Amino acid sequence: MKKSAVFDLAILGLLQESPLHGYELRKRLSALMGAFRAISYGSLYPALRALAEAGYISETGDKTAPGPALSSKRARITYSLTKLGANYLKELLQDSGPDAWEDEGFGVRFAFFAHTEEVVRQRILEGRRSRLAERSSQLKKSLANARDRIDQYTLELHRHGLEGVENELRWIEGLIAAENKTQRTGS
Amino acid sequence: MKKSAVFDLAILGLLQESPLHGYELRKRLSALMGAFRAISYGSLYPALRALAEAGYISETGDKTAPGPALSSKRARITYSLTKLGANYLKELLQDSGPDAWEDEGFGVRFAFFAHTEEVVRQRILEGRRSRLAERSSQLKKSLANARDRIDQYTLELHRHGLEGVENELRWIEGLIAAENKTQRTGS
DNA sequence: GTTAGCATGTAAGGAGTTACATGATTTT
DNA sequence: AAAATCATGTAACTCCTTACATGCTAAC
Repeated sequence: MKKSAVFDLAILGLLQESPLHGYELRKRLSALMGAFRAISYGSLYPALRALAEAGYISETGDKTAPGPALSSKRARITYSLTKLGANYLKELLQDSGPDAWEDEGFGVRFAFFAHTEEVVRQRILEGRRSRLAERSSQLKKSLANARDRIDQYTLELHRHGLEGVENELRWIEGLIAAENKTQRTGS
Repeated sequence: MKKSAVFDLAILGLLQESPLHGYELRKRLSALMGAFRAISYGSLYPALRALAEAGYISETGDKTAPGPALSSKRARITYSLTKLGANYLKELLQDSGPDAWEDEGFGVRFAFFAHTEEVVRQRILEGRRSRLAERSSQLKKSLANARDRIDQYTLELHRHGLEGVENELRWIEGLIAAENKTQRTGS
């Protein structure tokens, strides 16, 4: 229950929806993370191996089109979530600690909010909100401080950085409000 | 002239402004990167050592307040840019390739734009612009694609991601326009 | 007198990438 | 028949963090 969780979470979360083989999983993973960080096979396959060894997922070689039953055909390996894996996933989705709202983990956690309990969702959103608020105030302070001593480009960089943080802050606040509303009306 | 450049660049760039010791350097580095990624000493000191060995910076032990001339006092080590280091920095600031406009490197490169040639600045901004445009169109495509098949939270995550990208895109376009204007008027 | 912040470092290891190696299938 | 893309994997390596180890100085 330690380690890099966020990675495992992403894999298990995707496999929950449907069994997949590595190549396809990688594409979904990249899309999930936001079209940016395309994770590499050198990372993915060992991770899948480890999850299989831990019993969280099961490997099944599938010969999609039932061609000649020869072993020459490099079979695709389809991974599916086991019962044990489903429980582990549930456990991971309970976590409402810092890992869930810090930069590295938040996106993935948010993507699986549909499978996350209301209370947990709210705690994560609140955690992220306060994290962003803290960052915003730090940036404001440093901007007010530097104002004169710092060159124009660095200033502009920080100004734009602050803008981005405040933007996400407003987004989160909107989400919190929406969560509260659906909670009150019962859906 | 290979390796992780961006790190070296940040250190050399800061030392160009004034000599600093490690502890202070780390704070500036963190501020430069945008109050987020506070780089660790386990990273910084070895990097400084390597730069010193390469001759790009020089170490001088300074006993700030001239107390008793005993060796017992753990001296702060002040690092300054050497002539060789200044040349290396100049060289690094010439680079207008992908490293300069990708996510990892762009911020630092931009922070030192005051010491970067106009032509190079424009190439870097243009590179970043096209990188962001590409990302934006990918995201739009994936959003249009998914629309129905995907759950609301993932959709919202992607929508917000796109918003962030378009925001930075507008920012960059503004900067490009500003560069062109100051270039034409000669200042 | 003890906590907090200044200051420098090392050893071990985590998390991931790149480059390589292989081969099947689909499209042009 | 060549090129692109699907598909799986390994070994070496890079970059960086954590945890540890040490000691000084200022504030409360």
